[in-house]
Amino acid sequence: MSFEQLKLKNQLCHRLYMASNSIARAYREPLAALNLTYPQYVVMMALWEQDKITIAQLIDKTAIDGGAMTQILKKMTEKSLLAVIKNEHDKRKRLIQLTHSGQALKNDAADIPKNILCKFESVDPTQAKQLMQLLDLVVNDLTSHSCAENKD
Amino acid sequence: MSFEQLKLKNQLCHRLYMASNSIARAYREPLAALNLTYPQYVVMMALWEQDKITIAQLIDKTAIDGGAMTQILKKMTEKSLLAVIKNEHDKRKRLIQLTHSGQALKNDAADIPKNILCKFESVDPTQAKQLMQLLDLVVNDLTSHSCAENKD
DNA sequence: TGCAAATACTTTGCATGCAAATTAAAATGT
DNA sequence: ACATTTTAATTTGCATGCAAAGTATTTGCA
Repeated sequence: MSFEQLKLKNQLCHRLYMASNSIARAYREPLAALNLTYPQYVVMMALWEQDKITIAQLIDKTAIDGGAMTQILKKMTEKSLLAVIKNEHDKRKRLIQLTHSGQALKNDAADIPKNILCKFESVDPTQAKQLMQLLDLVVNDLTSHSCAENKD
Repeated sequence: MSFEQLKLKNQLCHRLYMASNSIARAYREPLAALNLTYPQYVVMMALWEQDKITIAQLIDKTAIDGGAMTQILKKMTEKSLLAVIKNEHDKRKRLIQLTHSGQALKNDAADIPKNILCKFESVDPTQAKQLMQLLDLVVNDLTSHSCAENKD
């Protein structure tokens, strides 16, 4: 029995595992200069796009786990990058708002993307776009639960 | 200033982040039935392919961090899936060997791959292969350090 | 032979990702 | 109005990923 499908070299999942870790590692150095971790950077990007949103919206945009988000926001608050504001209309919700230094950090971060992109020597823009589209398919298929329950 | 490249929807990295997490999450349920986490499953797959290899070789095949590997192997030893054997020729090295139950688990795991694959409704085999090739390019570019140091 | 440098792992500290339990508050149904 | 249900966050416990420091061993080389 060869169990060909159990071999690591045939597994899409293991490729994704390695690629994701590799990229996160690649971001580590440039982000350390901004005193940010990768998930914190994702939160910043979301807020630079749209500020003053609820935590639920932030979770939606970033796909970061809710439990982790609480911790991440706490650390970012301590670093004075943002503030958690109570919502008087709905006391369950909380709004996240960037501080001045949080907004200012955007300029320092502007170079990060091209800094990372330049490491992809053998991936041209067309392939990068293709890759993103394929990854979107994967995410969509896995997020909108399909044949998991109707097994037998 | 729009900083178009800082938007999440334009980031390959964020796609990979979501895709990797989504897939790992998809594996969680089927693997829980085998009492395995995803990295532990990766270790098992590596050993099912080639048993009795050193920890360094295992790290090489799986791309799992060395520090994490120590912990993972400890837990897998406790579950009697494998054993860590001292190497008399070179006392620094240790060989990992599957136990009988570790070997037997391969049969139970045989269905996992197709169980996951069936969730990819909108990704045909051609696209899957394409995706794997693109991911390999990414990993290779990021692993064989290129323009990180010669910045200025 | 003997000591510095390289190897192979382990340990430690920090930051998540994730499931499950918990808390608080708003929305619903009767 | 009141109890039930749903929604929004936080908390907790476990398992990594990763960098950095620490521990044995082995190699290399003078």
